[in-house]
This record gives sequence, C-alpha cells and structure tokens, in this order.
Amino acid sequence: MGASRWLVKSEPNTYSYADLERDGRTVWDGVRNNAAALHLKAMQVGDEVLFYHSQEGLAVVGVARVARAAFPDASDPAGRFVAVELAPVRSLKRAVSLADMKATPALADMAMLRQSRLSVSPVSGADWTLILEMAGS
DNA sequence: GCCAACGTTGGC
DNA sequence: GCCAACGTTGGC
Repeated sequence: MGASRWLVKSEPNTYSYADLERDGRTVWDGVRNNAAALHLKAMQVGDEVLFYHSQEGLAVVGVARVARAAFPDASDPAGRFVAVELAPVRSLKRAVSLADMKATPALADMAMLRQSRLSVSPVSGADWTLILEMAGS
C-alpha cells in the first residue's frame, strides 16, 4: 500500500508555508476536531501533505511531508488529541486557489470542499495529481 | 439520550 | 462584518 495524501489548513497570519520552510520542521498540534484528529492518527511518516492557506490567500501553496507520526498533543491537557510533525517539501510554482478548485468539477468530491471547516482532510491520488498539474509543477 | 443554545471556523 | 456549517455543551 502506497503513502496516503492529505491536506492541512493554516492561517498564514498564524503559521504560513514560508514559516514551515524557515523552521524546517514543525509540530502540527492544536487540532481539536475529532474528524481531523482521526486523519492525523492515520498519517504515516513520508505521507505527503498539501499546505493550504485559510482566511488569507485561500489557496494551496506548498507540499509538506509527515516527518513524525501521531503522538499525544502536549497542548491538550485532557490528552485526547494528537499531533504530528511536518516538514516542507517544496512550494508550488503557482498557488492553486480555492476558487479554481471549486471551479474544477473533478474535484467536487474533495473532503475539504465538501466540509469546509475540516482542518485536516484526505486527498485522493487522482485529486493530488490534478492539483499539482494545476500548480504547473 | 435528545435537542436547543452556543461557540468556532472559514468563506464571502 | 456577516452568515452558514457544524461541533460541543448542558438542561431536561
């Protein structure tokens, strides 16, 4: 079985893809949604992740990879949620905007489009390939 | 266990 | 700034 693909959202004001490139690696914690947490738990080291800017930018801007699989989120006092670690892979040649994704019928079933508030979601192999094509990379 | 009220996220 | 979606909380 091959690696899985994912998408994570981040507000660039809080943590942008450029911040990830600067840091080289970061703990992806603070997720407090059960559906998103299930996806975090399913991540394996080496899985690739689309990095999406929410609130500002509204576009997929880069690719990251899972550098460490799920472990207890130290910022969750109740100990219910998990974190992973992400590392940058590359920024996209062209950002792929939410508007462009919405305008692409083949992407209509993407989890992040169907459930807009989900901060961590799976991406199918076909959707992954298409989005990278849209990014011109 | 149901459901109304409330809080948060995120697009517009 | 507003509102829709949706998750969580708390009274019953």
